[in-house]
Amino acid sequence: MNPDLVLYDSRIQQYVATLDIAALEALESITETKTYPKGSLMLKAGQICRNSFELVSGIARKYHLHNGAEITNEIYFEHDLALSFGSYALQRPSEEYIEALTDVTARVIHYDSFQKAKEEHPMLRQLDLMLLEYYGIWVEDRMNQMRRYSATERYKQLLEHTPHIIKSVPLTYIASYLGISLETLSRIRSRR
Amino acid sequence: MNPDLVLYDSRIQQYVATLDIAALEALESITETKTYPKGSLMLKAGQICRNSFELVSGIARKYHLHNGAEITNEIYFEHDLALSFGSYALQRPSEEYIEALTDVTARVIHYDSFQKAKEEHPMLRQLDLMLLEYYGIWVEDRMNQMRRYSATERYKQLLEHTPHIIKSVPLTYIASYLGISLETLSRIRSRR
DNA sequence: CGACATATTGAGATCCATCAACCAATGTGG
DNA sequence: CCACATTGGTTGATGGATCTCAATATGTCG
Repeated sequence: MNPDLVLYDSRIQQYVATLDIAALEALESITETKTYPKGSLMLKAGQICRNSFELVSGIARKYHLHNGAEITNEIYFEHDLALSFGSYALQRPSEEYIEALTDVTARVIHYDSFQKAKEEHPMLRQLDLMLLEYYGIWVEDRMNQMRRYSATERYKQLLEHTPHIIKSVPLTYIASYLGISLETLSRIRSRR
Repeated sequence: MNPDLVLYDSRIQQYVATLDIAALEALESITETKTYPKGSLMLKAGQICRNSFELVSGIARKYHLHNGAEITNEIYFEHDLALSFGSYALQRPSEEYIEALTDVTARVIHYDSFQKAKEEHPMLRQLDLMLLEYYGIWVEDRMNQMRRYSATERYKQLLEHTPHIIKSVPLTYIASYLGISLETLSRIRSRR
């Protein structure tokens, strides 16, 4: 994975470790653990993304429709934070779907509750900001990947940096995540 | 431009209008207006991006090197906020350059000063967060553009949404901003 | 004017998508 | 437990979009 992301992730962990008990309890009190069966939609396009999902177990993906085809934007595993960024930030209807690829258990926090908690516990603002920055760096990195590298190179980097994705997710989704057709991905994999 | 971005921009304006005088004065006191001659580098790769530049006049671009070629990542005009996001957020060395394409005047704020100002004026935190969200939405939008649309479509959308870019920036930079070769851009433009 | 940056045009090569056929594994209803 | 559908993946043939290299044109500024 991008070393900047690794670094930043550890900074977030460190920051969380410094949160006072009141803030942690506030977080806990607004967190609801829910389960979603394989194949179900945790968020549908048209809805406002009012929840953030921190995956406890299972795999999920975020996708949108383009000319009738599903384009996978992001794939989530344990500990990942799933949400439709634009929809969440603006509280406007989402263009994206979030689908459970396996049975999923997630810690769910409602947007309003989190906003309120931030008011009462300013330490959470810093956390919010850090999560936001993390996402910004991630998206930027991903865009650079898409811009700079060929299909083959992108696949190789995925193999290198996040092999668990390839092991546990159908190739169809990986192909569209990489921005290539399933057939091309299949050929890339068969070469050597 | 993306309607979400327009909406969010107005929300930021609204928020700024509610800032108390102390916060505004704090901002003012840490702002330094500087000028950069055409062709000069406001940020070099390898340096840490310690400043944010709010352009008052002129045009600038951000780029990185890939296999010796300059790839333009972003183009800035009046009122735009120029910085290398990853480098600024983490205060780590930048991979990007920021170059003045014309003589540029900018309101410059140092990272440390802004952090301090945020401590003293919590209202500025919210502003920081909003700017961050704005950038997140922008990057996401841009990535979607790159993923979903062909070179021709991307050019057309640029024409439609931000025609001032095309009018005032050499095609070389526009081509690399769009992720296509100069020759392809030239052909796209000549068709019809 | 001459020099250097910027843009256009042409020809050929390359990457990748699309369409279509096929295959293997898994699941399901009778 | 068999016949068949479904899902996920492979393979081949073809075409289109875009890149690269190279030559030429246009513009601009000291």
